[in-house]
Amino acid sequence: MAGQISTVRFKILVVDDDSTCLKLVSSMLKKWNYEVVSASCPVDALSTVQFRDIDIVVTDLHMPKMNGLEFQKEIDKEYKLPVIIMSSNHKQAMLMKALACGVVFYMKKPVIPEDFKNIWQYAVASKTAKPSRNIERIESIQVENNSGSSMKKGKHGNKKDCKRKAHEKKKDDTEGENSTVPKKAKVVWTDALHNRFLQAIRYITLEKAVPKKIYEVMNVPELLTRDNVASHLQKYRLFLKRVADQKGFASRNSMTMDRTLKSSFASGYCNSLFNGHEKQTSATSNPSFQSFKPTGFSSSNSALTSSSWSPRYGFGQSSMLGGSTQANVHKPIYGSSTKPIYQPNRTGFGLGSNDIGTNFLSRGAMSSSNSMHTIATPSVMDFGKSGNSSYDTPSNHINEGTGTGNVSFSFSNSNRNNNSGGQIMNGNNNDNASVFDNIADSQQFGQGVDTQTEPTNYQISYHKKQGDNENLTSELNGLYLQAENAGLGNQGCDDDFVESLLSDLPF
DNA sequence: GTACTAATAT
DNA sequence: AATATTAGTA
Repeated sequence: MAGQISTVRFKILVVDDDSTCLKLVSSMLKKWNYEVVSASCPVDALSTVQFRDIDIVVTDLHMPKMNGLEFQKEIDKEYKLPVIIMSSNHKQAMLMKALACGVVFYMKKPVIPEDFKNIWQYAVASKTAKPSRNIERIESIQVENNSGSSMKKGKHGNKKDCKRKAHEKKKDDTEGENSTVPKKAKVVWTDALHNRFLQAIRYITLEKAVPKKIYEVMNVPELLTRDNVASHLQKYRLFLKRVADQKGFASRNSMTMDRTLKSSFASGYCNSLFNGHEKQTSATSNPSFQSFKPTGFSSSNSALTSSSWSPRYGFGQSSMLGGSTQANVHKPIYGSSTKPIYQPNRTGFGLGSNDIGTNFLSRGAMSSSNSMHTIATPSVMDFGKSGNSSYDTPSNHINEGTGTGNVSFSFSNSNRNNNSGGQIMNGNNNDNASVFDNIADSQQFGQGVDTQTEPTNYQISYHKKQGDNENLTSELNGLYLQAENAGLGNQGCDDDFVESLLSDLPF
């Protein structure tokens, strides 16, 4: 299967009112052997998309008559094609909005060729994904996909329902037209929803994240109930535990954990992660992106900002802390890793467009073999941290858990809960985000993934010892930016901050 | 009675 | 596999 995918030539529709940009992007796409169809405005694009077998739509956000999101809406309504937005608007709110609308990927504008290298995966994902509503019947097509060839074309016609009537209340959705009976549809944890879930947890803090609170913070009552959240949380915890258990021992070359992480990243990610075409290997996990259209969570505490929850007793019952050996905690995954990418302006490191994807849509969520990784921003994935904190050890750095020299960076933020604005990385007592906890892991991780990813990210030379503080600096910067980008918070990332972090490092 | 989590059902 | 529901506790 994989092989075939790689041989398929994907057709991309590019839309941008700026001709220069249009040409530029087109050439970038061609560089990766995509077939390109361009349009200078959404209207033209809409009229042409039906005649061509477009696989993916790449559009600018800010455009005269119809902006990228409106355009996306139309595309989604008629063709259900994955839409990638390019925008110079780097605001978190916009990003969230776009994702909420169902955009599969949000690229920050100065784009570079690499940004498009793997977007073909979105095409694959969209065909694989099982859409929420009535589209289930298209399963047949999915099957077809597997068999390869079908990859192209074919599935456009799902017209979606158009009955958005007045049922503002819940109840209506789901069912497509046919389905019999008004059953209560199961909640589908789309990327957007899952990310929202993760963000809520980050905001709350893993230790204190309980169903009700998460539910409140997510604030998407139209779609979820507390029970839904509880169920998802249970699954998420299991996932975390799995990762922890495995990674726990992860000694130097063990290839064990790498399995987990690797798969998790890989599959989760879809976006630019693998280098090229080729495989997604084991198949099993296939990322499935879906659009999350319920305009829904735009509401109130959208950014997780406000909200005020009650104090809550200390360590609730976060079982994961208790039961399992949390010794190993501190795991990293950190980030993003996945692709670090270029970062236009900032210090040369940090995140670039891809990161966003990394942070937001990676998904694959937790599946058994692969994970729940979305977002993977430090705080979340790294629940190790919670482990520590629960012990109240303000431990920073070094994490004793694993044998090999562990090196975990701790971001100790100053403020506790007074975050103004919903930020996430702030914190609780010892809020720290660990990056690799030990060299072996980091290297291993790097290697493991390496085959398919851009080596750049991981690795980041952890040969410390010498004074490569520079590398660390940039790494930390990137990490931080990532968090920031993920919406959580905006603490600056100035040199002093980084400096202070470095001073805590064990070397 | 509420909310949590683990277990179990679908 | 992913979600939902149930049951035992606090």
